[in-house]
Amino acid sequence: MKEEISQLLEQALKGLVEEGVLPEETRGTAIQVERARDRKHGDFAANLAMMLAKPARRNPRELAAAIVEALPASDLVRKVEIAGPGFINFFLSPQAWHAVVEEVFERGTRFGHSDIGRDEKIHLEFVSANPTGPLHVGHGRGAAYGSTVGNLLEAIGHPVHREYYVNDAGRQMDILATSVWLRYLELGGAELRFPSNGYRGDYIIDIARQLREEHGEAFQQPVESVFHGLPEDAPDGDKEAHIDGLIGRARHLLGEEAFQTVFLTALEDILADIREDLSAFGTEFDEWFSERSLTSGGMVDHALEELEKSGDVYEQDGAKWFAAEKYGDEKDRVVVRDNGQATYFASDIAYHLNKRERGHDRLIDILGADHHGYIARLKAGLEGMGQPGDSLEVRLVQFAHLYRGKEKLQMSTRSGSFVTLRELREEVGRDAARFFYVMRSNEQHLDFDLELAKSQSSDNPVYYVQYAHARICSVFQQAEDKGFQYSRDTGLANLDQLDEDHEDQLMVTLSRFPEVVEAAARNRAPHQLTQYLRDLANDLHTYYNAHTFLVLEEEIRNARLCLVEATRQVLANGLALIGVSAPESM
RNA sequence: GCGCCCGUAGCUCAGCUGGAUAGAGCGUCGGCCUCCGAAGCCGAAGGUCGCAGGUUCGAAUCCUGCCGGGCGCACCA
Repeated sequence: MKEEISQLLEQALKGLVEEGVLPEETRGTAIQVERARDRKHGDFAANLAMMLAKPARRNPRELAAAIVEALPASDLVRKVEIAGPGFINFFLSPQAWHAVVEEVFERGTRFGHSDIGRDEKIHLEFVSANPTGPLHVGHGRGAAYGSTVGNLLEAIGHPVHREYYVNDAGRQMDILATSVWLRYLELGGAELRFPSNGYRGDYIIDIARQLREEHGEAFQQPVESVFHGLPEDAPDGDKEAHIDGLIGRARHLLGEEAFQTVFLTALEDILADIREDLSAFGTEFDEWFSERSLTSGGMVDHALEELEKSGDVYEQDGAKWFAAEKYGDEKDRVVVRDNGQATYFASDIAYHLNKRERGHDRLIDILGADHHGYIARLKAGLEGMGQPGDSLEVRLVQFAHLYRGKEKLQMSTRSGSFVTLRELREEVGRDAARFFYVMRSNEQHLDFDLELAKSQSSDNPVYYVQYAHARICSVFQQAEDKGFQYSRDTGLANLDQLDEDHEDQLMVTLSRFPEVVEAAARNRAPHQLTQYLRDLANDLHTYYNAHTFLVLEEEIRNARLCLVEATRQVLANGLALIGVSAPESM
C-alpha cells in the first residue's frame, strides 16, 4: 500500500523531470512515504517536496503543488492535500482499505510476508551456550530473540540457516568432565573436597550416576592418588592451578580413552538436555555445529593459511600473531600459542570463514552483551582472510535480570544456584516467556518479573493480545449458537457498509502489518512487532466494546464478521512470528 | 585509561533509518456489564526527551564535549 503511493510519486517525479520543471539530478531521489501520525493529515505523507526544494531552487509548497498536479490518477486515492511546510498528504479511498481485507484472505497465513530478501542468504547463529550445564534465563533471551529474528527474516524472503555453535572443546569442558568424575568417585563412597572452581550443579551428579550405571567401577580410583601433591585450592591457594592439576590427574589416572568417555557422556547428556529445552521453548536449529569438528576437519589450518595470505601474520615470543590492529581491532591477536596450540580466536575466525564458504552472504551473530569485545576482532579476522568485514553483523542482547516481585535473583552456573530456562518455562509458560523476552529492544536491559509474567490477569501484555484472538473465536462460536450463518463473500461484498471510525481504524491497522514485519525484520527488532500486536488487539477490543457484531442485518453482520475474521488472521500471523500460540479460548 | 551499550511520564519502556501537537502499559483518580468473554472499554492527571553546544527548512533521533549507569579490554574457553 505504501509501495503504491510511492510509485505514484515516482511517476510524478519522472514527469516533472522530463518537462524540465525539475533538474536532471533529482531523478533518482529516494521517495519517502510514511504513515501519517495524525489522521487529520490523511493516511500517508510524503516529504518529497521539502527534499527537492533545495536542488530545484523553489519553495517547497509551490513544488508540492506541482507534484500533486503531476500525480497520475488512482482509485486508491480519495484526496491529496498540501500541508505544513510542504508535506503532501494522501487520503485513501474506502476501496483501498477493503482491498486490504481481501488481501488478508487471499494470502492467509502468508499475509505480511514478502520476498524482498530472497537474494540475500543469511546465516543466523544464536544461543551457542557452552554445553557445561542447563540453559539459564540469560540464554532464554538470546533464544527468543534469535528465533524471532529468524522468523522475521524468513517472512521477508531471506533463506535463513539457523545454527548453534557447540563449544565442545577447551578447558571449560575439561573442568566439566573432571567435575563429573569427582562426583562419580563420591558416589563410589569417596570423601573429597570438591574443587571451588568445579561445576557444582545437581545435574553433574545425575551424569555421574549414569556413568556408574553404564560403566560400574571402571573409573574408580583411590582419592589419595587423585589429590596427592596438587596445588592448594582456594581460599588458601590458587583455585585455577588446583583445577588444572585435577584435570591433569584425571587424564593421567583414567587414561585418555576413559577420560574421553567421561567427557563425551557429560557433553552428550547436557547437549541433549539443551536441545530438548530449546525445542520445548519453540526454538529450532538447522544445524548444531561442533567446535571440535573445526580442528579435526582442518578448517582451522585452512583459515590460518588464508590469513597468512594477507601477509599480516608474524611471529613473536614463539607465538604467531595476526596484525589485527591494521584492520581496526584495538590490538594484535595471537592465533597460535607458543605451545603450538591454536587460540580460541583462531577457531572463531575459522568458524566464520567456514560460514562464508558455505555460501552465506550475511552472517548474523546474536551474542550476549558481555561479548561485544569480539566484534572488532572478528571483523578484522574476516578481512584478513579476504572476506568483507561487513558481511558480519553482530546483534547484542543485553542481560535479563530476574525478579520475583522485589527480590532480585542471583545467577551463576558454577555455583548451581541459577534459575534455568526450564524452570522459567515451567513457572510462567512458554508463551509469556517468549513474549516478555522480545517485548523490549534487545539493546535494552530487561527486568523480567516472574510474578508479572505469571499473573493470569490484567497487566500481562501477552494475555491482552491472545485474548483478542480468543475473543474473535468466541464471537464466531456465538454466531453459530445463535443460528447466524456466516458468509465471507457476503461480508466482502458489503464492506462499504462499514463506516464507523472504529472499523476504519481497524482496517488501517491491518494494512500496516506488512510494513511492520518488514521494518522489524530489517531492524532485527521483534519488539516492533509485539508493539504492533498490542495496537491491533487494542483496536479490536475498542471496536468490540463500541459495537455489536452479531446484529440482525445480514449485510452489516457479515461485513463485521469478515473484518474481525481478517483481524484474527493477522493476530495469528503476528503471534506465529514470535512463536507464541493463538488460543481459541482462554 | 581506552572501547561498546543505555539515560524519554512516579515505574517499565516505544518513538518506524531526521518530520507536523513526543506515545503505550502499569500505578493514581473518575466512569462503563438485564447487551457477542469486564483477561475488556472510555475519560483525567502526569514531560526541561541527562546537561551544553553544533549540523538544517525541521533534532528525542545525526555530530562534539561533559554528567550518570551497565559491560568489555587474555598466548582463558
